[in-house]
Amino acid sequence: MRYPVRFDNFQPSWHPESFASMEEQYHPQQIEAEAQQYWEDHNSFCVTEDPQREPYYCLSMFPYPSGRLHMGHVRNYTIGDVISRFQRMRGKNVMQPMGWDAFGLPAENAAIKNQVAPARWTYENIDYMKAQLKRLGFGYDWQRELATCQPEYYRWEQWFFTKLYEKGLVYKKMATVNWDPVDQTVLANEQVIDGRGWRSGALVEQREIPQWFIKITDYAEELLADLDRLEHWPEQVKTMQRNWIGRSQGVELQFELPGHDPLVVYTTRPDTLLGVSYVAVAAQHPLARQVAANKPAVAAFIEECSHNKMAEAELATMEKKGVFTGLMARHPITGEEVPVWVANFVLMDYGSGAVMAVPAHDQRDYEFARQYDLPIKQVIEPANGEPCDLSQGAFTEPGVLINSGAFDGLTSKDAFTAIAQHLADAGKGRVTVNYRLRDWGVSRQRYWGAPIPMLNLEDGSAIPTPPEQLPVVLPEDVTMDGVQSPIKADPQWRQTRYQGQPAERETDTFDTFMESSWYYARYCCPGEDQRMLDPEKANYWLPVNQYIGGIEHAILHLLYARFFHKLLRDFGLVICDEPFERLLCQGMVLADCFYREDANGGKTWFSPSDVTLDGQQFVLKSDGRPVQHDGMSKMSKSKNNGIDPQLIIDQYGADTVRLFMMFAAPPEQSLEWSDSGVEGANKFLRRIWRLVMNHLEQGQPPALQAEALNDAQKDLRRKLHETIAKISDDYDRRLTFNTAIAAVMELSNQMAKLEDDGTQSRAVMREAIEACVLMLAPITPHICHVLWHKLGHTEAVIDAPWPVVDENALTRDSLEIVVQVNGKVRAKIEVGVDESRDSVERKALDNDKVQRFIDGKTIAKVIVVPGKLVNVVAK
RNA sequence: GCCUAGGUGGCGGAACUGGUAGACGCGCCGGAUUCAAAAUCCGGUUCUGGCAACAGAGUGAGAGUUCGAUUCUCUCCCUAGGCACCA
Repeated sequence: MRYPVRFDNFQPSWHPESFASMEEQYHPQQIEAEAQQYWEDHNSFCVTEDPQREPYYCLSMFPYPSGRLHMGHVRNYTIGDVISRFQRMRGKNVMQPMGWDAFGLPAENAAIKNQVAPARWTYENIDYMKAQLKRLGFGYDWQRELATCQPEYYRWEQWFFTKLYEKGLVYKKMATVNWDPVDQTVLANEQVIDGRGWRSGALVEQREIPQWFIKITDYAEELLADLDRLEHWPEQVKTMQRNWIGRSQGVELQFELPGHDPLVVYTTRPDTLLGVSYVAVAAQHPLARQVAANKPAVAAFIEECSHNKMAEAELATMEKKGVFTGLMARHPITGEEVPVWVANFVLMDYGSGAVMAVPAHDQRDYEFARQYDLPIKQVIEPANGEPCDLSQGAFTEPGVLINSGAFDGLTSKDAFTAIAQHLADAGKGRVTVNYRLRDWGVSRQRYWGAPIPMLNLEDGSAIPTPPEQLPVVLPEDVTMDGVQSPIKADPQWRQTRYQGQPAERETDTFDTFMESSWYYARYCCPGEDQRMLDPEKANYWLPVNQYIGGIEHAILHLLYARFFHKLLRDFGLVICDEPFERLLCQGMVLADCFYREDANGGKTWFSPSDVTLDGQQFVLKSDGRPVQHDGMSKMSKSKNNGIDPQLIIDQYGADTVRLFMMFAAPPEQSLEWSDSGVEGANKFLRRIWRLVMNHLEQGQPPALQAEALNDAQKDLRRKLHETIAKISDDYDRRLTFNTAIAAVMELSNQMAKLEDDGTQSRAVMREAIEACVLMLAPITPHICHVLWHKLGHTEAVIDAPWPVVDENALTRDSLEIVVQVNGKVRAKIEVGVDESRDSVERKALDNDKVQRFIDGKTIAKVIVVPGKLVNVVAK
């Protein structure tokens, strides 16, 4: 936790001779400014479509402009920049854009807190963060920059939405929101804390309001099927999306209910139909409401449920409760009466809002039945005839039917078909495919978002805003009172006319996932003001070759963007089926957490930069008294363990930050922040700097004569070319920059050991040094930019070609392999590259140490793995 | 609760297709340099026993497959991400 010395202090100015060698010092602040100026002056990262060159579109998820960059951003964007620079050196026409996911809740919160309009707050944040991105040396094409809060951007989203409406892909329906009855406003899930509004403290209610939906379920099948074609996506993400879409085949069937509409339920287990002992509906189900009118107990239960959060996680973990409606439904096969309950675990927004319950074969139904003393009727028994104990829990596996009349003896699989057929014949059911995926609710009752381009007419109908009235511009010069959206509070803004009739604008705004669902395509068409996309440009760049972002977006953002892309395709705006060819999900950035317990049992969290290690215990620097260490967790405000990247850049420079981030962990894993690790990264850069400077001081090396090298020189040259091969694979296929850096470190360690013979050693060194500079250039571009020039090159290192492996340098005559006896390493032997299997085996068995371990035993078998090992199995 | 990952020395991590566990870095220990320090350089560093040679153990826990398992299978424990209005 020691605080590193500031850079300026590294100059040993009290040493007279240091003035002479000042040139040789590594001054990151200076060289980074120099390199960045060069890129700026040469527009190095501005690109255009060039049919002659292979395009490479590298995209990092754009940030929410929250104020300052955090370490998660730095990590994300360093990965993207490294890949971009590498692919550029490989000769690709690389586009790397950057922009701002500028709409969202935090701007409203900041507006209320600081008395500043969300727009101004957002634009100021963008300015600051853009400067930070430049300071980190990221090679973005800033000509393509966009902010989603600009009308030039969201107008096309609004236009597209009206097109979707015309196509029948948009509809309005009632949906549940968190309602704060005191503030009279809708709350986001994160604004509801322990069931209460975060500002008012009022008990939050669930309310149904009309909202706009886009029919993502129409694309469920394609979204599912195309996952199989995404070869370069992490398996984990594809699995999560598959489960999220949740395709199932089941039966939709009806329970008749005298005096009411029949209850429609969906089940994936029609084989258990004869085991139904009750039917349950959601608290918001129309039937529940009807019953509540005459039944105070039901009304009270619905009231109670209205305070439950709607999140699935809450639903799954809360205590299962219900109330009997007094109604009896008719079983579709037996005609027997089954009670109808209202239950808090049935979700209105999913399926039909009603479920059939089979306690014997579904755990949740089982627990509910136990609690309310409902019958548990076994209708499936294990196929292998083993008894099953229903006193402990439900038997949920498929099996063989019992107690099911005509269906007894059928397997679950056969019974599925038979019962479905029976229901279909009776007109009471049909086989359907169902998705867990629900349509995308895009309405938000907030101000800081793109206005939904719909008009409400006096007759109560709604129509899309006509194209000539687009964009529907969100006023930016507003004051936030913390309760109502300024556009909802402004009757002037709402009023408009449609075909001579008065009309009212929709005052809800879009879910911000809308903007982030197509920004990647818009980057291809900067300045296009006649249409949403220029298909020619979009199709040159798309699909994105490499997309990089946090794993937290594995489902929602990535699914919505895939969906949106297919919508764009179906409008002829793009031709490919998927937006992101290759996906990398980087892990979180963690840091130590420290706290002290308050008198009232609460915790005060201290920044890791205010804590130091004193012997065995952590103490606060200010008072020297101990603090509790709470391990490592994600850098966050709540635990006060964020490390400001700016401080580290100021102290060590951008290259050190970039190097540390890439070295500390592979990209997909979480990364633990470590001050000493940062110092280590800086030390390595100083070492590389010195290595080059010392080499240059020795003067120009002779031309390399590969045949004239001694063994040590050959060894280094082999190591060099092995390293080039390894690192190229690490950058390209594996995306493991930590191992690439480790390989350069290994190489440089070996380089430092090469003895200088005055001639060829310098030639070998020059080759190795140049390769090192090239191989580090994507990660630490500034120092490499300067070193490359110092090595005498006139071209910039960003345009230098990637080093090529010299196959001749890789050849070797012999190699060392391992000899095991019964799986344990006992000896190492030197064998020829082409040595025969028999000869290797003999050599292994003849080895003294091997002899010692097989003495007195019989050799059962000898396994020879060429080039790797010999395993002698002896008994 | 459900879905998806992860767990390896004092620490971050490596081992890519089942084949030498601990590359590389940090930290620590010893040495060189220095009046001294910083910086730098060299050497050592999984644990246990042993002066050593060496031997044994060892990848969250427990089982299994295999000549051989960090890697494959099963059960369990712990941690993290997501769960539809944070982005």
